[in-house]
Amino acid sequence: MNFDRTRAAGVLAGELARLYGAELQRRLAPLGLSAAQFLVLSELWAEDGQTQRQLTARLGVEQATMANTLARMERDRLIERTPHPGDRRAQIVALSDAARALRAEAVDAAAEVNRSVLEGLPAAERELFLSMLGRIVSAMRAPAADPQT
Amino acid sequence: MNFDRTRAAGVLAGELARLYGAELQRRLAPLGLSAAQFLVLSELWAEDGQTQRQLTARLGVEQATMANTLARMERDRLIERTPHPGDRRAQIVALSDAARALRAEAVDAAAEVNRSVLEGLPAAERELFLSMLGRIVSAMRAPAADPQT
DNA sequence: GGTTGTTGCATAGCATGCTATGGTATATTG
DNA sequence: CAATATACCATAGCATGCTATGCAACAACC
Repeated sequence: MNFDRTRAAGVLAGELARLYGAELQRRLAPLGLSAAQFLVLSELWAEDGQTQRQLTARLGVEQATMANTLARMERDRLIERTPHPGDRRAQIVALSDAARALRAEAVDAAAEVNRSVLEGLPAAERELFLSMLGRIVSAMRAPAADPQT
Repeated sequence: MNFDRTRAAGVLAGELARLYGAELQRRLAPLGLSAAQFLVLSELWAEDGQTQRQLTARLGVEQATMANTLARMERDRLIERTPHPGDRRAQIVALSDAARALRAEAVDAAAEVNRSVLEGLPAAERELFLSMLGRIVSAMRAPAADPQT
Protein backbone atom coordinates (compact mmCIF):
# COMPACT_ATOMS: atom_id res chain seq x y z
CA MET A 1 0.00 0.00 0.00
CA ASN A 2 3.01 2.22 0.31
CA PHE A 3 5.17 3.60 -2.44
CA ASP A 4 8.91 3.21 -2.01
CA ARG A 5 10.62 5.96 -3.95
CA THR A 6 14.01 4.39 -3.50
CA ARG A 7 12.91 1.35 -5.52
CA ALA A 8 10.98 3.15 -8.25
CA ALA A 9 13.14 3.13 -11.38
CA GLY A 10 11.46 6.16 -12.87
CA VAL A 11 11.80 8.27 -9.76
CA LEU A 12 15.46 7.37 -9.42
CA ALA A 13 16.01 8.16 -13.08
CA GLY A 14 14.32 11.51 -12.54
CA GLU A 15 16.62 12.25 -9.66
CA LEU A 16 19.67 11.20 -11.68
CA ALA A 17 18.50 13.37 -14.55
CA ARG A 18 18.11 16.38 -12.30
CA LEU A 19 21.52 15.91 -10.68
CA TYR A 20 23.12 15.34 -14.06
CA GLY A 21 21.39 18.33 -15.61
CA ALA A 22 22.52 20.56 -12.77
CA GLU A 23 26.12 19.44 -13.07
CA LEU A 24 26.15 19.73 -16.85
CA GLN A 25 24.58 23.17 -16.61
CA ARG A 26 27.25 24.19 -14.12
CA ARG A 27 30.06 23.07 -16.40
CA LEU A 28 28.56 24.55 -19.55
CA ALA A 29 27.52 27.88 -18.07
CA PRO A 30 30.99 29.44 -18.50
CA LEU A 31 30.62 28.71 -22.22
CA GLY A 32 27.24 30.36 -22.34
CA LEU A 33 25.43 27.08 -23.01
CA SER A 34 22.57 25.30 -21.30
CA ALA A 35 22.13 21.54 -21.27
CA ALA A 36 19.34 21.46 -23.82
CA GLN A 37 21.22 23.81 -26.09
CA PHE A 38 24.25 21.56 -25.84
CA LEU A 39 22.25 18.58 -27.04
CA VAL A 40 21.01 20.48 -30.07
CA LEU A 41 24.53 21.64 -30.82
CA SER A 42 25.85 18.09 -30.52
CA GLU A 43 23.48 17.13 -33.33
CA LEU A 44 24.53 20.07 -35.45
CA TRP A 45 28.20 19.45 -34.86
CA ALA A 46 27.65 15.98 -36.26
CA GLU A 47 25.65 17.31 -39.19
CA ASP A 48 25.19 21.00 -39.78
CA GLY A 49 22.20 22.43 -41.58
CA GLN A 50 19.30 20.28 -40.43
CA THR A 51 15.65 21.23 -40.31
CA GLN A 52 13.72 21.66 -37.08
CA ARG A 53 11.88 18.49 -37.98
CA GLN A 54 15.06 16.46 -38.16
CA LEU A 55 16.39 17.82 -34.88
CA THR A 56 13.09 17.07 -33.20
CA ALA A 57 13.11 13.47 -34.39
CA ARG A 58 16.73 12.83 -33.50
CA LEU A 59 16.59 14.28 -30.02
CA GLY A 60 13.22 12.76 -29.23
CA VAL A 61 11.47 15.83 -27.88
CA GLU A 62 8.21 17.33 -29.03
CA GLN A 63 8.12 19.80 -31.88
CA ALA A 64 6.97 22.65 -29.68
CA THR A 65 9.81 22.06 -27.25
CA MET A 66 12.33 22.19 -30.05
CA ALA A 67 10.77 25.35 -31.48
CA ASN A 68 11.20 27.10 -28.15
CA THR A 69 14.74 25.84 -27.63
CA LEU A 70 15.73 26.95 -31.12
CA ALA A 71 14.19 30.36 -30.51
CA ARG A 72 16.36 30.77 -27.43
CA MET A 73 19.42 29.55 -29.32
CA GLU A 74 18.79 32.03 -32.09
CA ARG A 75 18.38 34.77 -29.51
CA ASP A 76 21.72 33.71 -27.99
CA ARG A 77 23.40 33.69 -31.43
CA LEU A 78 24.18 29.99 -31.35
CA ILE A 79 22.32 29.19 -34.53
CA GLU A 80 21.13 30.94 -37.67
CA ARG A 81 18.03 30.04 -39.62
CA THR A 82 17.77 30.41 -43.36
CA PRO A 83 14.92 29.52 -45.73
CA HIS A 84 14.85 25.94 -46.97
CA PRO A 85 15.43 25.79 -50.71
CA GLY A 86 12.54 23.83 -52.12
CA ASP A 87 10.18 23.94 -49.12
CA ARG A 88 8.99 27.32 -48.04
CA ARG A 89 7.48 25.91 -44.85
CA ALA A 90 10.83 24.73 -43.55
CA GLN A 91 14.05 26.39 -42.47
CA ILE A 92 17.65 25.28 -42.32
CA VAL A 93 19.20 25.47 -38.86
CA ALA A 94 22.90 26.19 -39.11
CA LEU A 95 25.65 26.65 -36.54
CA SER A 96 26.92 30.15 -35.89
CA ASP A 97 30.66 30.71 -35.89
CA ALA A 98 30.46 31.13 -32.14
CA ALA A 99 28.80 27.74 -31.76
CA ARG A 100 31.35 26.08 -33.99
CA ALA A 101 34.13 27.50 -31.85
CA LEU A 102 32.66 26.04 -28.66
CA ARG A 103 32.71 22.47 -29.85
CA ALA A 104 35.89 21.07 -28.31
CA GLU A 105 35.47 22.69 -24.94
CA ALA A 106 31.81 21.78 -24.61
CA VAL A 107 32.28 18.17 -25.64
CA ASP A 108 35.10 17.85 -23.12
CA ALA A 109 32.96 19.26 -20.36
CA ALA A 110 30.08 16.94 -21.12
CA ALA A 111 32.34 13.92 -21.37
CA GLU A 112 33.74 14.74 -17.97
CA VAL A 113 30.29 14.99 -16.42
CA ASN A 114 29.38 11.65 -17.93
CA ARG A 115 32.51 10.10 -16.51
CA SER A 116 31.74 11.52 -13.09
CA VAL A 117 28.25 10.02 -13.15
CA LEU A 118 29.65 6.57 -13.79
CA GLU A 119 32.18 6.96 -11.03
CA GLY A 120 29.37 6.04 -8.69
CA LEU A 121 29.79 2.47 -9.91
CA PRO A 122 32.80 0.15 -9.94
CA ALA A 123 34.42 0.20 -13.37
CA ALA A 124 33.43 -3.39 -14.05
CA GLU A 125 29.75 -2.55 -13.84
CA ARG A 126 29.65 0.59 -15.95
CA GLU A 127 29.20 -0.98 -19.35
CA LEU A 128 26.45 -3.20 -18.06
CA PHE A 129 24.67 -0.24 -16.53
CA LEU A 130 24.74 1.73 -19.77
CA SER A 131 23.49 -1.29 -21.63
CA MET A 132 20.60 -1.80 -19.22
CA LEU A 133 19.66 1.85 -19.28
CA GLY A 134 19.74 1.83 -23.06
CA ARG A 135 17.58 -1.27 -23.29
CA ILE A 136 15.02 0.11 -20.87
CA VAL A 137 14.74 3.37 -22.75
CA SER A 138 14.38 1.55 -26.07
CA ALA A 139 11.68 -0.68 -24.66
CA MET A 140 9.74 2.25 -23.28
CA ARG A 141 10.06 4.28 -26.44
CA ALA A 142 8.63 1.47 -28.49
CA PRO A 143 5.13 0.15 -27.94
CA ALA A 144 4.08 1.56 -24.57
CA ALA A 145 4.59 -1.82 -22.88
CA ASP A 146 1.43 -3.86 -22.65
CA PRO A 147 0.83 -5.14 -19.10
CA GLN A 148 1.20 -8.81 -20.02
CA THR A 149 4.71 -8.72 -21.48
CA MET B 1 35.34 15.05 -30.43
CA ASN B 2 31.77 13.89 -30.82
CA PHE B 3 29.22 13.37 -28.14
CA ASP B 4 27.32 10.10 -28.20
CA ARG B 5 23.98 10.62 -26.57
CA THR B 6 23.25 6.92 -26.50
CA ARG B 7 26.20 6.35 -24.16
CA ALA B 8 25.70 9.33 -21.89
CA ALA B 9 24.22 8.05 -18.65
CA GLY B 10 22.68 11.37 -17.74
CA VAL B 11 21.03 11.88 -21.09
CA LEU B 12 19.59 8.38 -21.03
CA ALA B 13 18.37 8.95 -17.49
CA GLY B 14 16.74 12.15 -18.65
CA GLU B 15 14.98 10.32 -21.41
CA LEU B 16 13.85 7.57 -19.05
CA ALA B 17 12.61 10.20 -16.62
CA ARG B 18 10.59 11.93 -19.32
CA LEU B 19 9.06 8.70 -20.59
CA TYR B 20 8.31 7.57 -17.05
CA GLY B 21 6.83 10.92 -16.10
CA ALA B 22 4.58 10.91 -19.15
CA GLU B 23 3.32 7.41 -18.44
CA LEU B 24 2.78 8.11 -14.74
CA GLN B 25 0.99 11.33 -15.61
CA ARG B 26 -1.23 9.43 -18.03
CA ARG B 27 -2.18 6.85 -15.41
CA LEU B 28 -2.70 9.37 -12.62
CA ALA B 29 -4.63 11.92 -14.65
CA PRO B 30 -7.98 10.10 -14.21
CA LEU B 31 -7.47 10.52 -10.46
CA GLY B 32 -6.78 14.22 -10.83
CA LEU B 33 -3.15 13.86 -9.82
CA SER B 34 0.12 14.86 -11.45
CA ALA B 35 3.38 13.02 -10.96
CA ALA B 36 4.93 15.59 -8.64
CA GLN B 37 1.75 15.77 -6.60
CA PHE B 38 1.76 12.00 -6.26
CA LEU B 39 5.24 12.04 -4.80
CA VAL B 40 4.22 14.60 -2.19
CA LEU B 41 1.14 12.56 -1.37
CA SER B 42 3.20 9.39 -1.04
CA GLU B 43 5.16 11.15 1.70
CA LEU B 44 2.02 12.34 3.43
CA TRP B 45 0.38 8.93 3.21
CA ALA B 46 3.39 7.55 5.07
CA GLU B 47 3.28 10.38 7.62
CA ASP B 48 0.56 12.97 7.60
CA GLY B 49 1.05 16.47 8.96
CA GLN B 50 4.57 17.38 7.93
CA THR B 51 6.01 20.84 7.42
CA GLN B 52 7.07 22.14 4.03
CA ARG B 53 10.64 21.93 5.26
CA GLN B 54 10.33 18.22 5.98
CA LEU B 55 8.72 17.46 2.64
CA THR B 56 11.43 19.41 0.84
CA ALA B 57 14.18 17.47 2.56
CA ARG B 58 12.62 14.08 2.03
CA LEU B 59 11.81 14.52 -1.63
CA GLY B 60 15.10 16.22 -2.41
CA VAL B 61 13.79 19.20 -4.33
CA GLU B 62 14.45 22.86 -3.67
CA GLN B 63 12.32 24.77 -1.23
CA ALA B 64 10.89 27.04 -3.90
CA THR B 65 9.86 24.07 -6.01
CA MET B 66 8.03 22.54 -3.08
CA ALA B 67 6.33 25.83 -2.26
CA ASN B 68 4.92 26.01 -5.78
CA THR B 69 3.87 22.37 -5.84
CA LEU B 70 2.12 22.74 -2.48
CA ALA B 71 0.35 25.86 -3.71
CA ARG B 72 -1.04 23.92 -6.66
CA MET B 73 -2.02 21.04 -4.40
CA GLU B 74 -3.86 23.38 -2.08
CA ARG B 75 -5.61 24.92 -5.06
CA ASP B 76 -6.63 21.42 -6.15
CA ARG B 77 -7.87 20.54 -2.65
CA LEU B 78 -5.36 17.77 -2.13
CA ILE B 79 -3.87 19.26 1.00
CA GLU B 80 -4.82 21.67 3.74
CA ARG B 81 -2.41 23.93 5.57
CA THR B 82 -2.84 24.91 9.21
CA PRO B 83 -0.63 27.02 11.47
CA HIS B 84 2.17 25.19 13.20
CA PRO B 85 1.67 25.18 16.98
CA GLY B 86 4.83 26.62 18.44
CA ASP B 87 6.36 28.13 15.29
CA ARG B 88 4.41 30.88 13.64
CA ARG B 89 6.66 30.81 10.57
CA ALA B 90 5.76 27.23 9.73
CA GLN B 91 2.65 25.43 8.64
CA ILE B 92 1.40 21.86 8.93
CA VAL B 93 0.61 20.23 5.61
CA ALA B 94 -2.19 17.71 6.00
CA LEU B 95 -3.99 15.40 3.60
CA SER B 96 -7.49 16.32 2.54
CA ASP B 97 -10.17 13.66 2.72
CA ALA B 98 -10.09 13.50 -1.07
CA ALA B 99 -6.36 12.81 -1.05
CA ARG B 100 -6.73 10.12 1.61
CA ALA B 101 -9.35 8.40 -0.54
CA LEU B 102 -7.06 8.27 -3.56
CA ARG B 103 -4.32 6.34 -1.85
CA ALA B 104 -4.96 2.75 -2.93
CA GLU B 105 -5.74 3.54 -6.53
CA ALA B 106 -2.82 5.90 -6.97
CA VAL B 107 -0.30 3.58 -5.39
CA ASP B 108 -1.52 0.76 -7.62
CA ALA B 109 -1.17 2.88 -10.72
CA ALA B 110 2.35 3.96 -9.82
CA ALA B 111 3.40 0.42 -8.96
CA GLU B 112 2.19 -0.70 -12.34
CA VAL B 113 4.14 1.97 -14.16
CA ASN B 114 7.23 0.98 -12.24
CA ARG B 115 6.72 -2.64 -13.17
CA SER B 116 6.31 -1.71 -16.80
CA VAL B 117 9.58 0.23 -16.78
CA LEU B 118 11.45 -2.81 -15.53
CA GLU B 119 9.85 -5.03 -18.12
CA GLY B 120 12.42 -3.64 -20.51
CA LEU B 121 14.93 -5.88 -18.75
CA PRO B 122 14.99 -9.63 -18.16
CA ALA B 123 13.73 -10.41 -14.67
CA ALA B 124 17.14 -11.59 -13.54
CA GLU B 125 18.68 -8.18 -14.14
CA ARG B 126 16.06 -5.97 -12.53
CA GLU B 127 17.33 -6.02 -8.98
CA LEU B 128 20.84 -5.31 -10.13
CA PHE B 129 19.65 -2.38 -12.21
CA LEU B 130 17.79 -0.82 -9.30
CA SER B 131 20.80 -1.30 -7.11
CA MET B 132 23.11 0.36 -9.63
CA LEU B 133 20.75 3.25 -10.17
CA GLY B 134 20.45 3.73 -6.43
CA ARG B 135 24.19 3.68 -5.91
CA ILE B 136 24.80 6.18 -8.70
CA VAL B 137 22.21 8.58 -7.34
CA SER B 138 23.62 8.29 -3.82
CA ALA B 139 27.13 8.95 -5.09
CA MET B 140 26.04 12.03 -7.02
CA ARG B 141 24.00 13.40 -4.19
CA ALA B 142 26.92 13.20 -1.82
CA PRO B 143 30.06 15.23 -2.37
CA ALA B 144 29.82 16.40 -6.00
CA ALA B 145 32.36 13.82 -7.14
CA ASP B 146 35.88 15.15 -7.18
CA PRO B 147 37.60 14.50 -10.52
CA GLN B 148 40.26 12.19 -9.08
CA THR B 149 38.00 9.55 -7.55
C1' DG C 1 16.79 43.35 25.85
C1' DG C 2 18.46 44.67 21.61
C1' DT C 3 21.48 43.21 17.70
C1' DT C 4 22.60 39.74 14.69
C1' DG C 5 22.20 35.55 12.48
C1' DT C 6 19.27 31.65 11.03
C1' DT C 7 15.13 29.48 9.54
C1' DG C 8 10.55 28.87 7.17
C1' DC C 9 8.10 30.28 3.51
C1' DA C 10 6.63 33.07 -0.65
C1' DT C 11 7.48 35.28 -4.97
C1' DA C 12 9.78 36.66 -9.28
C1' DG C 13 11.92 35.22 -13.29
C1' DC C 14 13.83 31.75 -16.13
C1' DA C 15 14.53 27.03 -18.79
C1' DT C 16 12.69 22.99 -20.50
C1' DG C 17 9.30 19.74 -20.97
C1' DC C 18 4.24 18.98 -22.40
C1' DT C 19 -0.61 19.44 -25.10
C1' DA C 20 -3.57 22.09 -27.97
C1' DT C 21 -4.26 25.13 -31.63
C1' DG C 22 -3.62 27.67 -35.82
C1' DG C 23 -1.37 29.38 -40.14
C1' DT C 24 0.97 28.54 -44.23
C1' DA C 25 2.81 25.48 -47.65
C1' DT C 26 2.97 21.16 -49.89
C1' DA C 27 0.88 16.65 -51.48
C1' DT C 28 -2.76 13.74 -52.77
C1' DT C 29 -6.82 12.65 -54.93
C1' DG C 30 -11.30 12.61 -57.20
C1' DC D 1 -7.83 21.88 -61.05
C1' DA D 2 -10.15 22.18 -56.87
C1' DA D 3 -10.78 20.08 -52.50
C1' DT D 4 -8.83 17.74 -48.89
C1' DA D 5 -5.27 15.97 -46.21
C1' DT D 6 -0.47 16.39 -44.43
C1' DA D 7 3.51 18.47 -43.05
C1' DC D 8 6.35 22.26 -40.92
C1' DC D 9 6.55 25.60 -37.68
C1' DA D 10 4.95 29.13 -34.12
C1' DT D 11 2.39 30.38 -30.13
C1' DA D 12 -0.35 30.00 -25.87
C1' DG D 13 -0.81 28.05 -21.56
C1' DC D 14 0.60 24.89 -18.09
C1' DA D 15 3.74 21.97 -14.75
C1' DT D 16 7.95 21.34 -12.62
C1' DG D 17 12.53 22.21 -11.91
C1' DC D 18 16.05 26.00 -10.76
C1' DT D 19 18.39 30.52 -8.51
C1' DA D 20 17.87 34.82 -6.29
C1' DT D 21 15.36 37.79 -3.11
C1' DG D 22 12.73 39.30 0.58
C1' DC D 23 9.89 39.12 4.81
C1' DA D 24 8.66 37.49 9.20
C1' DA D 25 9.67 34.81 13.10
C1' DC D 26 12.78 32.51 15.93
C1' DA D 27 17.41 31.81 18.26
C1' DA D 28 21.78 33.22 20.13
C1' DC D 29 24.73 36.29 22.20
C1' DC D 30 26.66 40.12 24.44
